[in-house]
Amino acid sequence: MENILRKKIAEAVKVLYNGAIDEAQIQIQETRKEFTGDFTFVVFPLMRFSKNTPEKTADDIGKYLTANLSEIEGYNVIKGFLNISIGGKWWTDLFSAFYNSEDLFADCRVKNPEVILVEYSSPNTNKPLHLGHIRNNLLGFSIFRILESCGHKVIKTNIVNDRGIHICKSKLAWVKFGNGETPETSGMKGDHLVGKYYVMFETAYKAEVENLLKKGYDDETARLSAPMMVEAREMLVKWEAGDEEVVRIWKMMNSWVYEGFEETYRLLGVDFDKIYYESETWKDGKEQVLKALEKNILFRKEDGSVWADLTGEGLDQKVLLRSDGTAVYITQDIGTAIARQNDYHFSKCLYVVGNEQNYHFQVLKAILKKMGYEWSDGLIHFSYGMVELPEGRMKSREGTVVDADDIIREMIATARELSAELGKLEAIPDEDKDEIFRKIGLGALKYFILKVDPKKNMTFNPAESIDFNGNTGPFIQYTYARIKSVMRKARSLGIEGDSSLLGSAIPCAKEVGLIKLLRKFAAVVTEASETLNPSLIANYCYDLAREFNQYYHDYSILGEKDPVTRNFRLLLSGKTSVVLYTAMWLLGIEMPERM
RNA sequence: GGUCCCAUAGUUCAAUGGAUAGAACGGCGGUUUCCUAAACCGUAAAUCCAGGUUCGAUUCCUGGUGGGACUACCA
Repeated sequence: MENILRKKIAEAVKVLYNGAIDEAQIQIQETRKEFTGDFTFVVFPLMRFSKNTPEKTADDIGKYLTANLSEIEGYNVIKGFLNISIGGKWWTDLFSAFYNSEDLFADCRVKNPEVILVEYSSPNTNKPLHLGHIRNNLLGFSIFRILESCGHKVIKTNIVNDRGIHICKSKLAWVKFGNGETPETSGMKGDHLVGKYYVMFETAYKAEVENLLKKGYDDETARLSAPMMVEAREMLVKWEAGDEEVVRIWKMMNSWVYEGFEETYRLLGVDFDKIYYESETWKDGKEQVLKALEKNILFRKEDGSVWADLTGEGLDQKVLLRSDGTAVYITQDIGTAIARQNDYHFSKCLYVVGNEQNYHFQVLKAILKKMGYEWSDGLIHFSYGMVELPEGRMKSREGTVVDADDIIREMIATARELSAELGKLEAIPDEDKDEIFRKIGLGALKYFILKVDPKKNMTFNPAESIDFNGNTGPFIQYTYARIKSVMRKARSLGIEGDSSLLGSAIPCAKEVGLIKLLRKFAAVVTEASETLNPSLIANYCYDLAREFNQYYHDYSILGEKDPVTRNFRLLLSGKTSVVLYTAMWLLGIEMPERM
């Protein structure tokens, strides 16, 4: 319809003012709720043709359109805005077509599908996942579903940061203080147990540094020469040399962590097609660095460390190999990127990584480019904002983190408590209830995170926790469950929907409102895929659910006497539930059939 | 010091350069013989400051103020 209007308006400009205007530049938008009309044309840009007031211009165009387009029922003009009303028949026909189309994503499909890798999660194997990781995982998984639904071939990958100095820290603390403790003997989840030793390292190390500072060492020397850090570095060198004992401990403790992560991923409902391990890619990276060094793309300093000079790119110099020959983080990222290109020949690789690493990815791209890899242009840093607490950033070392497993458990427990208060599910078997509470608890958590623009930092206040009322996941789930309940009741009454009757229904204003929202689905998904922004879909779900709840409140579906109208309401509600379900599916949020 | 990001009701979030800045939570006040009240309705409450571009600026540009991130032989 927008396109028809554009065409006709361009025609009107030609006929009325003898002017030529590019159809693409004609602004058609949905009429805002406060005004009557369905579509609004902003006439200001036309004034150079009409040489008249905005009001007169809008009126002229309105008259022309009404005379030349049968679908138009009327129009009104407010200032420079021409509000056009479309007849109800057009809307039911539109809904009828929408209802009968099987594939909701038909209009989202891209012409040229690409091979896209999405890297997300990227955990360190020295501590459990926290709320920040949850945001990462949810964004990554949702981006995957959105891009795939638009027709791309998407591969979910994960890079596990399982080596490096920080990994040695928890291992070292375990060797020193652990007395052979295991997940079995301690009863702790593996990732939490290892995390405990990481904290122990940091505590001991901090004490050593303070001690040295008191003795008059300067800050840098103190940090580098504290015994714990010296030992950790020695351990890393041993690890890189393949020292049997170090590797044994490393493997054992990492396996504990993986078991823990596996459980958290399962709870979150995310998974991966291919997992890369830093311990397997760092060597490639190191070789690549040495090769580039031979070609004088990189340079060696007197102490033996290897560097990239990026001052020509507006960046600094960046170390790639330490003076003791060990690899730093970016070395492995170079190796991983090359391995991925060889494995999948991707056109794009999305790195779902926090905005604190903006600089890192600039450097990574620049180095790969310097090394001659043209595909580095396809590396995209999907940079998202931090999850902050009211008092500021979460810091593992200071224990101010919201643990992923804890928050998930709490959300599910809250769902259970709220449900008990409402007392609607008493007749349902316990197993089914557990499943419902899991969906609701996680729905609340996931929606809370995904409704926020990924670029922005967001705040989580543990004291206030996450709502289950208002603009929330459970609100949308509830809307869905209500529709499903109506459907069940209709079936039990022997009422069947009949799409062939749709054509003769006359929609009320609320129904037109719903149809308008439903038809927007494809456009919203397309925009979300192009801007890599799941929050657009979350906000769409909310708008649609709210519109439906108002409708549901004001109109009876099954109580309607007129069979054509009742049928129309039933099918409209049914399609709304399908769209809600699908849109939430794109976010990785499950919908309960009842709640 | 340098680079980048952010600034909207008490709080958490919205708003392709368009109309009277939209929600939710919290506050206050209502709605249940009727398909699920995790709902619906009403009410008070906000664009950090100063310029500029524009018919029109929360949005774009410049400067300032305030907050954050990065700038490690950490990851």
